[in-house]
Amino acid sequence: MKGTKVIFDNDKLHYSSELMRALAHPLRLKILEFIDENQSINVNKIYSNLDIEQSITSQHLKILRMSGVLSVEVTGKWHVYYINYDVINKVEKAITRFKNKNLA
Amino acid sequence: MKGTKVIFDNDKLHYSSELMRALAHPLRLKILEFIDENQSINVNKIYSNLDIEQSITSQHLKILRMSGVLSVEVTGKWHVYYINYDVINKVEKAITRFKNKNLA
DNA sequence: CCAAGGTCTTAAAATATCAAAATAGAAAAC
DNA sequence: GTTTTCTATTTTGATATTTTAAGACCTTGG
Repeated sequence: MKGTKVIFDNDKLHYSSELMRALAHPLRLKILEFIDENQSINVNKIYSNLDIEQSITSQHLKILRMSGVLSVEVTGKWHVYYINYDVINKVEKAITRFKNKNLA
Repeated sequence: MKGTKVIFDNDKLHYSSELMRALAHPLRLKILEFIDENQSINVNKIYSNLDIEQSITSQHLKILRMSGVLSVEVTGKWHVYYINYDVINKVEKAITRFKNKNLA
């Protein structure tokens, strides 16, 4: 390796992998896609349209909230979720990080 | 919702989430980044440069191989790994799928 | 052939994730 | 103020992932 300095930002690696872990579930991808299609939407519409149990939906929403991918606005009874597209961009960057970096 | 048809390609959702799950670990991101920086590289150099145990490295390489993100070419003793950038592109697309689709 | 080097596999223990069901909380409707 | 509606939390059991340590499998060099 002719003295290659291998320096990695471990915090970044952990953060990136946490974001990906938050996305790495079919139901969560489904939920995200549905929210994206509807701009922002309340929980009832999510689980009734996607036919997921309320409790399970809520738990996945929590994981997405904790990771920062989703945010919620509470208006009375309704919890309206929306996507933090800047966080999505971070995930994208974490992936394009090792994408053809050295090729062309 | 005015009669919104909610159609999801479940196979695609599963495939996408599997790819993301393969990436969703700090060591695997580290390994990928290192391979990307070096175009392709054998296992010994990976674990010695990244200071990960050989066995752990091998197991994470297996996960990345199984997911399709990495491929390996065996030449004698050496196993040379390289990134399948087309698979990386698929992950990227799975993410850009819900990225500002409705905004601007 | 034998030893050494390079990598993979297996097995076990610790940890994390998941679904399911039940319960809790908070706001609105009555 | 009680009930209903909407959502979140907790708990439990099942399953999956991760690490660790040990051993197995090839290949090359002597």
